[in-house]
Amino acid sequence: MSEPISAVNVAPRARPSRLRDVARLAGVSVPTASQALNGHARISAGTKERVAAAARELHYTPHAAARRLSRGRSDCVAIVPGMNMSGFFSDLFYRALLSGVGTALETEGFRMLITPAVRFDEQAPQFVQMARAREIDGMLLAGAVDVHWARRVLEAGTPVVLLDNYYPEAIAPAIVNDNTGGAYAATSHLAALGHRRIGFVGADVEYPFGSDTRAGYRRALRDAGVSADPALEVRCAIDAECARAAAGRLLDRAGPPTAIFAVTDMMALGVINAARDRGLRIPADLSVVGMDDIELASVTNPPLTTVRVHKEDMGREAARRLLDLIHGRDVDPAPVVLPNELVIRGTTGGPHGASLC
Amino acid sequence: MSEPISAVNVAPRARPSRLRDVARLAGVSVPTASQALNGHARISAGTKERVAAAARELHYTPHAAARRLSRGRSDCVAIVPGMNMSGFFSDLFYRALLSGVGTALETEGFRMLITPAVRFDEQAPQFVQMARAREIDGMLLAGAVDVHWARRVLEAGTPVVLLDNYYPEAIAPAIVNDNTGGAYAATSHLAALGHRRIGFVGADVEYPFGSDTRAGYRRALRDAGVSADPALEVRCAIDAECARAAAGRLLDRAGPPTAIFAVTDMMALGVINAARDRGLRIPADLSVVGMDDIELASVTNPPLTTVRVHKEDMGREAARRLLDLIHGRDVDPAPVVLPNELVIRGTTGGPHGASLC
DNA sequence: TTGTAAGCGTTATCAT
DNA sequence: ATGATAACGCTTACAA
Repeated sequence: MSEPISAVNVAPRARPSRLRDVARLAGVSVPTASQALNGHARISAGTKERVAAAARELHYTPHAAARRLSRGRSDCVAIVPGMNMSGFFSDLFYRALLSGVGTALETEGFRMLITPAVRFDEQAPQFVQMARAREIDGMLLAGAVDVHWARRVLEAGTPVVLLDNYYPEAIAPAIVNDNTGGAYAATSHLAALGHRRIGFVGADVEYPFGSDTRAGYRRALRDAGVSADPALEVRCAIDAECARAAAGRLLDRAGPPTAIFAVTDMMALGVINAARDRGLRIPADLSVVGMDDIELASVTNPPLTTVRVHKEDMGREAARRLLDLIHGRDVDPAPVVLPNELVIRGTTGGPHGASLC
Repeated sequence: MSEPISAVNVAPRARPSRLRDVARLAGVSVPTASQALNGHARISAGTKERVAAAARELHYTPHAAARRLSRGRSDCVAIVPGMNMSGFFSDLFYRALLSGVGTALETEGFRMLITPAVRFDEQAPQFVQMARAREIDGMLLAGAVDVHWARRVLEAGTPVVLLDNYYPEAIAPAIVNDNTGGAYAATSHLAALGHRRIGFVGADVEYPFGSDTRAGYRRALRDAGVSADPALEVRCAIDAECARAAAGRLLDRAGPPTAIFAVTDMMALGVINAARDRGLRIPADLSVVGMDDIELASVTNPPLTTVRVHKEDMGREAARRLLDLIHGRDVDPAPVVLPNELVIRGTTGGPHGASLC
């Protein structure tokens, strides 16, 4: 240890072995070694075994860039979380989507890259650059991603599938939950319980989710013969705290709602907190319905009545369609709308403080 | 819209433009275009401008794999979270490290990849494969990563720097907090307040962090003339819930401690919960000191007395040394030990229920 | 069944 | 200041 300064760099920086090293050791040509390792049929079993042994001995791993350049693909897919979610990893809804995506990709040997939709300066966002740089073979745009940038990705020749969103222009296949239907079911459930002043805590976002949920809510009111009162509708960011504030405004009105439908479970939790802030009991004084059925929903107290969204299915279906596109198979660009179902738990009851709980 | 089925794939899948397209449009040769875009000195200003304009017009982005192959580097660094942390992103300590790493890399135009240390089957873990595949130019191994695998990475010719860990073999530069000193300061503080039965909630891990913190704790006791009682030492996973249980065992003893040093803030929070479970007041009935000074520490009630670890600095220093290695500059392989300081807040007081609070 | 030749898109080295 | 040539490591098409 007399020369600690250079000890780290003195060791001749060993290079990883290349295919030619493997080929030489196995006594075959480079292309033969390549075919052997990639399991091509026309290589004899004996050769395959010799090459495999050589590769093992040398700890051979193909040079990723070389392979990508040569094959023209990366076996890698990017998933781009849109602007509507702040903490992608902490969001239970997106985490569930992700798990569906991951399992589907895994079975086909694809890797997954998470790329935020952030944008520096005047540049195109990173995910567009990645498409142009051919770093990935396909993209999953999840949530609120501007159609303009989706176009740029497509122009770069990279297949795109939308997840939890769709564009009216139908420029790419899309997988969405039946948000209109879910909102309809949730609201109808409240109306069926006898509620007449049903509040709506919606999402203040630009993409279809915002309008679809409101459409479902309104249609349910109309079908139930309840006159819609615009004053009972509020909208805010998709976030528990914002929903708490928004619901507070609703509850502080002269004629407050006896029930509220919030378009996500996290927002429903915010609504419940707003009610608790005011000493209201759930569901005796206020019924609440959410949407998503995240893991949290069933363990709250009381457990949340909500709309079960098949998140893993959404992720899986989206990934499958993307793989189809990547492999050159045709895919219907019309949005695929996945059904959902109402799950009645403990936060809903009749308007007069009676049932459940 | 009479043929929705094939609409997506019918559009000729445009290819992103290559350098030769740019060169042709600018009326120069391919190598010239390359040099112009990469800012080589010997290209005339006029040519540079023409090439830049052409590139802009064609939305040119270099093919990532081609560039990597040609340049022999990826401008990309992997950070590998060791086995000691479950949720990497939710861990406030590692998040802070990460931010330091990120800013240091960013200024040098490097990208950062997070690769879990998981291992499938009999294979080498993914991060070793990535080194062999030359997907990255260097690696930051954070926390408990087995030295065996670090060796494999080095053998692949990939520079390594250890973060929040070091190997006795000193095979790679390392950046660590002065865990021994921090534990010493924390324990000494408690002794100075008059405590004589000082508990230790340590980390049940294989790497030096576990033994270093205990060494500091013991030395502080000895220097303060307090006889060490092995029964006051417990160890468990680095986790609030585990610490809560472990501390519970300490508090349920016949002669319970009047103060406890926990080796991380999250564990200290667990200790506080254990005390609260038993109706003890902090710090009147039990003093608690943590270590790390995560954001959470200052906002608890009462605010946590802890050892401030310079997490961003650690990340930054580690990244810098890795960049040095990557650029062929020598780096001292001896561990760099960053100092820390005790931050006295509200969870510590004298042993008789008096001071503070 | 295997070896030879060519090419993927970029950058570096050498002429000019 | 710029253009031709070779190289990076691998895969695919073609020849043997």
